[in-house]
Amino acid sequence: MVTIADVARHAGVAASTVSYVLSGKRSISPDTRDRVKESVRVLGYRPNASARALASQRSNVLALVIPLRTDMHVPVMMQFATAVVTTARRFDHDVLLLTADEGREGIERVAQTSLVDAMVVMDVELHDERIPVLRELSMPSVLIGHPADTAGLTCVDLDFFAAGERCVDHLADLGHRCIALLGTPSTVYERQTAFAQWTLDGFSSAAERRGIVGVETPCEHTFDAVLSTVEQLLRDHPGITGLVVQNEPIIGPLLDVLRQLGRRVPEDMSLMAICTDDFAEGQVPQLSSVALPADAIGLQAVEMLISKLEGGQVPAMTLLPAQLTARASTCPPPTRG
Amino acid sequence: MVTIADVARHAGVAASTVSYVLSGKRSISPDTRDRVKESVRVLGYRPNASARALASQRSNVLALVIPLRTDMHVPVMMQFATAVVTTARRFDHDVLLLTADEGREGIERVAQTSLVDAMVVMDVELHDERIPVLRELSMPSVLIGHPADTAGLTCVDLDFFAAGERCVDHLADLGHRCIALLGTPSTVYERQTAFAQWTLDGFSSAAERRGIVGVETPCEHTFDAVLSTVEQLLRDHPGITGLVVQNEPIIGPLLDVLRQLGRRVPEDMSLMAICTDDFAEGQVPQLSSVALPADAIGLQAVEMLISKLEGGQVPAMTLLPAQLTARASTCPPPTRG
DNA sequence: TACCATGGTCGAAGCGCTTCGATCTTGTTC
DNA sequence: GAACAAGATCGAAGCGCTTCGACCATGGTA
Repeated sequence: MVTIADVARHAGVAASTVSYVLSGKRSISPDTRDRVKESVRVLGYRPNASARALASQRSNVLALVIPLRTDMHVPVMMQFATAVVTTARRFDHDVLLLTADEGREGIERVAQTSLVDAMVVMDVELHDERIPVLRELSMPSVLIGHPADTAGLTCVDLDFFAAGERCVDHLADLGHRCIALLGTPSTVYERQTAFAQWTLDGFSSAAERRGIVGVETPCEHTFDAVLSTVEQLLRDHPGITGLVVQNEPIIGPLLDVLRQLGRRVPEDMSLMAICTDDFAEGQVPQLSSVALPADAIGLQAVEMLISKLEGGQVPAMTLLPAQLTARASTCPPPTRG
Repeated sequence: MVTIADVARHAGVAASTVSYVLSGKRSISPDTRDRVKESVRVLGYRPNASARALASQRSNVLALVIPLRTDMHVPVMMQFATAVVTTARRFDHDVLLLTADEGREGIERVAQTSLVDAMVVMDVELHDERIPVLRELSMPSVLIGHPADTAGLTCVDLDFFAAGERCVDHLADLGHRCIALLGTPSTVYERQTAFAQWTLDGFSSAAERRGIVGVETPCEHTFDAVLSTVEQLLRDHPGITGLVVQNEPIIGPLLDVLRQLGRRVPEDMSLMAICTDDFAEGQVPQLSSVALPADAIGLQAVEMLISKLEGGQVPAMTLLPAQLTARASTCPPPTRG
C-alpha cells in the first residue's frame, strides 16, 4: 500500500504539500503541483479512506435507510436507491445501505460511530418512531416522504395530495360522476405510511370539491384480492366509471380482473394511475397517470443533504409538482343506456 | 463525542484496557471488566469507526456490487441485497452499495482506499471485465453467479444448469414431447449473463437426453413482445405443449397472452418457471417451479466472505441444488385429437 | 525461602491522513 | 533600499483507536 509519505518522498516535498495539492485548500505553485500529481499517477496513490475520515471528521459516506417490506413496491424503491447512489457519487460520496428493520438502533449506530456523515431516510410514516431520533442526532438527514409534523426536518416528496386531486380532476373533467380509489394494502394505511394518506386526502378533497362520488378502499396485491375488491366495489356502487390506483403492483392484476369481468379500458372503465412514466407507458393500454418522479426525488434529496453538509440552508419541505399525462386508459364515461 | 479516553478516565483504567475489554483479546479481571462496561454504558460510548478501521486495518464494511439494469428482474435483486445486508449485520458488518455501472473503476476505488474489507459481486457475465480486477485485487470477494472460468474465484449460485434440466425432466415425465424455453431478453444473452446461459444449456442438454424437441427463444419483457414471441413459436412449432420460463417479469404478460390466445394453463399448455417460491405461489394458477433461493444464496455468499476474511478456506464453487415443486401449472399434455 | 510462571494492566508507538502555525521566499510599495 | 504583504512550503500535532512489549503482583513450585 502506497501512502502519502511515499508520494511526498517521490516528489521531493512534504506530506502536507501533497495533501494540499490533492485538496486544493492552499495555493501551490504550478511547478510543485505538477510534480506531485505525476508522482501520484506513477505510484498509483489512493488516499486511505479511514485515515482521511479520522483526520477530517468526514467519512464521505451517506446512509440510505431503505424499507424492505413486502407490501411496498420494490422497483420504485430501487429507482429511488439508484438515484440516490448515482447522485451521491456525483458529489464524491458513497452510500451505506441500511435496512429499515434495523430501525432506530441502526440509525443511531451509524451516526454515533461516525460511519456516515448524513442520511437519507425512505418510507416515512406519519408518526415515525425514527423521527425523534433524527431530530436529536445533530447529523444532517433528509426524508423521502413526509410525516405529519415536519418541524426541524428536511423532506422531499411528490405532492401526493395534489396527485390525488389531479386524478379526480381529470376524471371529473371527462364527465365521470362516480369514481373509486383502489388504495394500498390495509397494512400500509395502518402504518400510516405518509404517501398513501396524502393521496387519499387529496382524492377525497377533490371529489368533494367537484361534487362527485369518490369511494375509497384498500386493496391487497394478489389477483384474488383485486378481484374480490373490485367485485365488491361494483356491487356497492354500480355507477363507478373511473378508478384511481396509487401503487403499481396491483395494476397488472387489475387489468386482468377488468378483462375477466368484461369491462374494457377505457370504454367501460377509465383508469388513472400514480406511477412512474416508464411503467405507465409499458402497460396495455398505456395508462393516463400522474408521474412519480423517483429519479428527481432521489436526486433532490441528495443535493439537499450535500448542501446541508456544507452548511447551506434548505427548505424544510420540498414538494415536487404532480404532473398528469393523459394516455389511453381514460376517456369520457359510457353514456347511460 | 465521547472517546475511549473518556471511558478510561471514568473507569480509572488505561485506554488500552478499555480496548481489551471491548475486544476480548486479552484477559481482564471480572472486576475491571464490569467497571469498564458500566462506564461505557453510562457515558454512551461508541467506538469511532474510522479510528478503529485505521488502527485495525479493518473497516467492517462489505461492498455489494449490484446491477441496476432494466432488463434484470428487480425484486429478485432486492431479495439478494436484503439477504446480504441482513447476514452482514449478523457478522457485525455494514454494506456499501456500489452500482454496477461504476464498473471496474468503482471496485478498484473502494478496494484501494480501504473503504471496504471485501465484496459481493452480483450479475456476473460469462466473461466479465471485472473478474481480472477481482483476481488481482488481493481483497476477498464472492460472486453471486458464475463465470466461464472460475479459477481463483469464489462463486455461489443456484445450479441453473440443473434447474434447466429439472424443468425439462418434469415436463418429459408428464409426457410432453415438444417444449420451449422462453428466455431472457436478447441483451441478456448478448452480455452472456451467466445464469441465462447455464439454464439454456441445461434445457438443451436435457431435451436431447430425453429425446424430445426443445425450442429456445429469447423474449423481451413487454406484453406485445411476449405476444409476438409466443405466436411465432406456436406457428413454427404447433406441437408445443409446455413452456419453461426463467425470469419472473415475463410471467405476468405470458399468462395474459395465453389467456388471450385461448390456451388454458395447464390443460392446453403446461408452464414451468424458475423463480422464487413466493412468486410462484402468488400467481394464478400457482406455478410449478424450480426455486430460486435468493435468501439462501445471499446468506451463503456473505458467510463465505466472512470466512475468507478470517483466513478460512472456502470452496471455489458452491452450487445450490435445484429443487422442483410441482404446483398447478403443469399436467400431462392434451391427447392429440 | 528464592524463583518463575501466569494473569492483569499500563504506556507508548503507530495507523495515514488533515490542518494549523511558522518559516522562508519573492515581489511591491513608498 | 528598507519594510511589508502575499505566496509557497514545511513540520508537528493531532484525529481515536489497536496492539505490542514491558511491568507488576500474585501464587505455586522446588
